[in-house]
Amino acid sequence: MTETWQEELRAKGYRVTPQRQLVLEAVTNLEHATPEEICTEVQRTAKGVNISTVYRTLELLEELGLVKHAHLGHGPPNYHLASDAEHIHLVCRRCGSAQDADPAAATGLADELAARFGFVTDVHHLTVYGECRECRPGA
Amino acid sequence: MTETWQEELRAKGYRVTPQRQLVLEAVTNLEHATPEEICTEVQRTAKGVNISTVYRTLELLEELGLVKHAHLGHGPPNYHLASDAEHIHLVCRRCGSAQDADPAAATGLADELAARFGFVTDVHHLTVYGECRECRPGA
DNA sequence: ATTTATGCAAAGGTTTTGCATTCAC
DNA sequence: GTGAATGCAAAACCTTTGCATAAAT
Repeated sequence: MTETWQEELRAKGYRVTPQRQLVLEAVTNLEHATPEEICTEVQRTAKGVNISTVYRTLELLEELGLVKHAHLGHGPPNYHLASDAEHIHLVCRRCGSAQDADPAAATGLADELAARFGFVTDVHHLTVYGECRECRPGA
Repeated sequence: MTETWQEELRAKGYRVTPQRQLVLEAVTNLEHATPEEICTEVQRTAKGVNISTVYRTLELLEELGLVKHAHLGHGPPNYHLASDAEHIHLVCRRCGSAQDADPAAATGLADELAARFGFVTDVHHLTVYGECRECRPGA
């Protein structure tokens, strides 16, 4: 059952390419990154890799359940490994910083939404806007 | 104290224009809308209003605290009146639908983030991703 | 050999910006 | 009259797409 992602790719008729391996490595190493950042990281190893390949590959990896993305504000989405410890994102409206937090903080929310609306929360994807400690006047 | 927003604009050296009034009206009427939708609504009354004016006006109105925006997914941001009853957004990953929910569901989350990280949550801005009742297999 | 994946370049959609003109004050 | 706001057009930004070529199977 411990099927590698390469085997899974092939089983579904996709191919294992250096670009796909590099993108997955970049997501692994960067932990949180935009497509552009991932592309830059990949290009440190393989100069010629194109941004459109990165987009196509991220889409594929997400379809396979290997990576996930979250929207941290106006800008491009943020990709990370699906197997990373789950966490929620706290984005500060003022300084724009993003910090990770324990998803346990959101279990109450998730439970309530499930009970009241039958809505299953994707905690991994949760982004909370507000103001961080450093940006609050009285801190 | 009950200062109108028009007075507030003038007090800050800004000017009260028909476009600004129309944009605020559109946000009021549409309740939840993208800049493009707001522009279309405004143009029903004043044909010539340009989309760039809508963007600039929304930015201004947000700065004044009259409107707020939330990101409901990949697409453009979603504007609504700041004075609207606060609510959180539940966005379904599958069907893309967005429903509103009582922010009370998020008070536990907000309290915990405040205690643990000194992070002040903007509940109004909260968007929760997941799957709605209609899209879940066993519903 | 076959057929998918890539690179390139062009197009698509959204948002921002520069500047002359118009309008609120 | 003066300076801010608008409309227009162009640019910037992010993402997607078409197609010939390269590469994995």
